[in-house]
Amino acid sequence: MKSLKLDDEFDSGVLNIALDTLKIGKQALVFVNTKKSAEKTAEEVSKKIKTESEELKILANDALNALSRPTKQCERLSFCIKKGIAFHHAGLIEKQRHLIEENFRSGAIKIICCTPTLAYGIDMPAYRAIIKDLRRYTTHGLSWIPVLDYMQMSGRAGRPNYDKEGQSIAIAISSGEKEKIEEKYLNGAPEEIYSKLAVEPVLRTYVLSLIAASFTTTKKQLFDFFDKTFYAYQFKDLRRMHATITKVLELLEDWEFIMSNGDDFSGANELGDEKLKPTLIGKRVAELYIDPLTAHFIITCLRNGSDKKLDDFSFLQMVSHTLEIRPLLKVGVREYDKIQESMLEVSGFLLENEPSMYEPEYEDFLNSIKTALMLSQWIGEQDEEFLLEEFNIRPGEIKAKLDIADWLLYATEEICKIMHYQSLIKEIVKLRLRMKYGVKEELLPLVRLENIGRVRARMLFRNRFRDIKDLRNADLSTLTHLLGEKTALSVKKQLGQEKLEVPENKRKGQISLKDWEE
DNA sequence: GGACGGTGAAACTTCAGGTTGCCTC
DNA sequence: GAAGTTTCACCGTCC
Repeated sequence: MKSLKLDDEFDSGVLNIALDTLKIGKQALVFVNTKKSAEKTAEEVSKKIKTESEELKILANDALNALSRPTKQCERLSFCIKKGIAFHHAGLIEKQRHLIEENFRSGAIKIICCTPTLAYGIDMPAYRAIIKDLRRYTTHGLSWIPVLDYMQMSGRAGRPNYDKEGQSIAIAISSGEKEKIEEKYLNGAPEEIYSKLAVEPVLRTYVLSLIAASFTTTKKQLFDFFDKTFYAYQFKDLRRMHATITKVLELLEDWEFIMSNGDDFSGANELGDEKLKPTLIGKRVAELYIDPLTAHFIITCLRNGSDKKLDDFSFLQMVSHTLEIRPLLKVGVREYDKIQESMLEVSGFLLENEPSMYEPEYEDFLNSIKTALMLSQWIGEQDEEFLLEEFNIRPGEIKAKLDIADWLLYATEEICKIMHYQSLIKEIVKLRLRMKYGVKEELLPLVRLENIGRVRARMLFRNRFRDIKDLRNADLSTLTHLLGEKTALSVKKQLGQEKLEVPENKRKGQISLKDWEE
């Protein structure tokens, strides 16, 4: 351990070290424990920097206009990038993350304040890893992060590709904390690694897939397989492990994902030679790679729904109440009544049986309602800034939720096929398309065209171009005015009408995309 | 006297991230 | 547990 000599110009250690890093012409990653804190730290450093370059202005502009309408997050990021500083966390969209990483590599961006997103497997020219927070919030309050996490963050400094040496700097706020950090992180040993197979959803998924792929066809083979895993090596008590697996088998049979030729699994425990076979639906569930519990939940919901009036919200809430989509949006204290009110409005459409207010599951259930409301607003054409204000969810997180919801709806579609719920499939396909583009149903014919997303489609619709037929009948000059020359030509080309001339004058009285954006 | 605005203390709220899969509609 | 945000009491100013 070395001590660092630098000017203590400000009362914030991070700020001083960050500015010193710039002074010596190097780059740094600053690790903090929340998204908000990453943004704030980046902003504070940015405010101390006077210089701006043309290159950075262009980058800042790219970051600002990464979405159809800039969110507050985009504005904040853009302000920082102008000064050569950035923040990085899961709330940013892919395009912005990529822009930051690439330009940190090129040297244009000097400092990134980040959550642990950048701690794993990233090779970047950071001379310093400044670790501001070594404690993180958990269910039992604030606790020290694992030594392994500390090592991952430190490991980002001084990569062999870029530097001969690097510095990892941990920030302590008191001398007591300094001692603790030295003992635990600098001189201590990293934690043991534990097998993840012991986690129930993982065990369920693997037991089913082993049977579905006919890799293990008897209970004995299944036990033999697990006996050789790292999980068994660590767990040691094989009898107890076999009991756990037997329990999983019983569940899978109850849910009709597997069949056995014995009466039940517990009876033939000692022999273990009864045949295990997947059912048709069990095989598909394994292929879809969703947790069998989720699959069972979906099947139960679909059965419930057969005598109900269904709505988009029915499906959105169903996928919002699965393990896969976690963490759910949390219902805050102030919005509790509002969400509960919304829940009452949609309760007639819900596929699952709603828990009573007094059950412990109620909180989670209400969170699933909030999550589904967010998805519902998205397909109602609300944009990222609206969702950020209304649901406190950032653009990158919206994208992640949409991806998982899409995967689960696809799985639902496949389950419907096997269960012969043909009428539902059409609705789900439509819903998935609406989620992909973030549009109301009426825009679906338009967004199928390349280069036409939610904004342009809505604008065309407002100008009475509501389907392919309308667009085919439209003259190129009108479309050019609305969409710009390139897009208009591309649309006409897709409609098989490419041999058209570009008009000279705009048609009067049309609202162009530009007017629309203003 | 009341509306308004600024200030600071107190009360309250919130808090990382990532992998899996399938299909291109 | 701590940082950030909201609320609220309090005070001074202006009309």
